[in-house]
Amino acid sequence: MFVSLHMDNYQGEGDLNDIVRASGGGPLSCATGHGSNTVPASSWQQFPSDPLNFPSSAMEDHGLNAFGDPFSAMRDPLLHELDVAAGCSAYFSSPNSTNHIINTTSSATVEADTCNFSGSSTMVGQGKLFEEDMPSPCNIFSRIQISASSSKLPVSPCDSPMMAACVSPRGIKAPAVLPSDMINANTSKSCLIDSTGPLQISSPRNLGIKRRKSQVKKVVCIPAPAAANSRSSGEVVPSDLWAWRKYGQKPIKGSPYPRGYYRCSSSKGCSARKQVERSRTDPNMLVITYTSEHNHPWPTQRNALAGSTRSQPSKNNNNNAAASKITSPRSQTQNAVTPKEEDLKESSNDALSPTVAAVTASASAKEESEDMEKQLEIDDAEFGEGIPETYRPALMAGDSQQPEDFFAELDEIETDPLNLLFPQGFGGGDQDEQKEKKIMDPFGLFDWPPGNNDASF
DNA sequence: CGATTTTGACCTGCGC
DNA sequence: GCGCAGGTCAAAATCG
Repeated sequence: MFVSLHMDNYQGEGDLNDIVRASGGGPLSCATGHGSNTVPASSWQQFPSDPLNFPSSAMEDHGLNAFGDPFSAMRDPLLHELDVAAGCSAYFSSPNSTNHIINTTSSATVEADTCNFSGSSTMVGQGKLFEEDMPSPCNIFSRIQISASSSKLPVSPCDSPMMAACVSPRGIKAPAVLPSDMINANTSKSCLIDSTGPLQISSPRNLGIKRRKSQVKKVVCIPAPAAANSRSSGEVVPSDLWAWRKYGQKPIKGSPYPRGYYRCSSSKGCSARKQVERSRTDPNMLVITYTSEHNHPWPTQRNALAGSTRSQPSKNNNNNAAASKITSPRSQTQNAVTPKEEDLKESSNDALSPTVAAVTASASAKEESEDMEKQLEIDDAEFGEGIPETYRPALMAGDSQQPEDFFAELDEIETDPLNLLFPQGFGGGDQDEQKEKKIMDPFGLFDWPPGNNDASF
């Protein structure tokens, strides 16, 4: 299980920018990272209070308060979950941090096992980097993730352009074409595994699209609900707290699975959008691409849930069917995509969080540079510019855990991440309050005041 | 009844 | 300039 972020020219406003910081502690001791928003502080300041009522402790840990930007600590809910998961498997990075991360991780290679990353002569160096260069907390992802150049989005082993995000080209020489054989579509891990393998250079089309949009895109790879784990209800997939409304669906060439287009329904005028598609090669993996940024505070739980309540019932039974061929137009889409998305939405309810495997930041026109260092420089330049220093990820709070140790822990976790994450089980929480709380803060990272679940953002 | 999903049509960008 | 593919729109259908 893993998640990767891919960010292009990210100038966004916040939501996905945030970085999560994994604490140096045990696998499960995940510390919430503070986000580093690339967005000008002013924009965020329009929201005086922290929508999520983010625990001061977390912020203090990372010196967030210093930023004076309530939202600086905010991260996309989904990311948050990811982050949490990341704590067990990887660090999550913010755009800002990404470049740093990328730089440091350039040599790192993702290995088959999410928790096992190879290569990494850079690992040590990374830690150093985090401390030295990164103002914000380091994230596991950074370590494992490699950035993909936005302009030329390499096709990841998952065989989906999006999935490219799972693996970064960086540090990996990519053959022009990735043999399908090389793709291991077994599990969510496949992406990671594959990632180690040759990468396919991004398709021009992606590049063109990006240019067209000239928007930053963040790609997140997460295990599809069904694949991720069996949940009795079938709604275990992680989702973010934002309310999304589906506005379109298109079949994607070369992929049996359609891509769903969602926009933020939490607030009118919000330009935040996301695309959800299933990996061609690994139906178990969902690729979520975030575009634009939310121009409003996180929705309240109710709001967030509002958009997601509808989906699940009878429609989404066939998560597994996704891999199977679609039959009728409607049923088809649901089998292929809707289930996932809905699962994702629902997931927020279930509080299932995906384990993050990797985060990628991509910059346009980087792929050309084969030289890693060169690329690194580019990344720095790209990300470094236009991003206020204050928004850059903070250093890893000094708890510089040795990479080796860290991964060793990951290994252990790997055994049963879900159990670790949800020792209590997904369906356990009957209490609404707890359930809600879990939704927002599955891992208890947030110190939710009782009765504050509703909306006090 | 309101919100969301579905889905065909339309628009846009890119490659040839 | 044309065709392709992706992305978006909007009306109808669906759901709680």
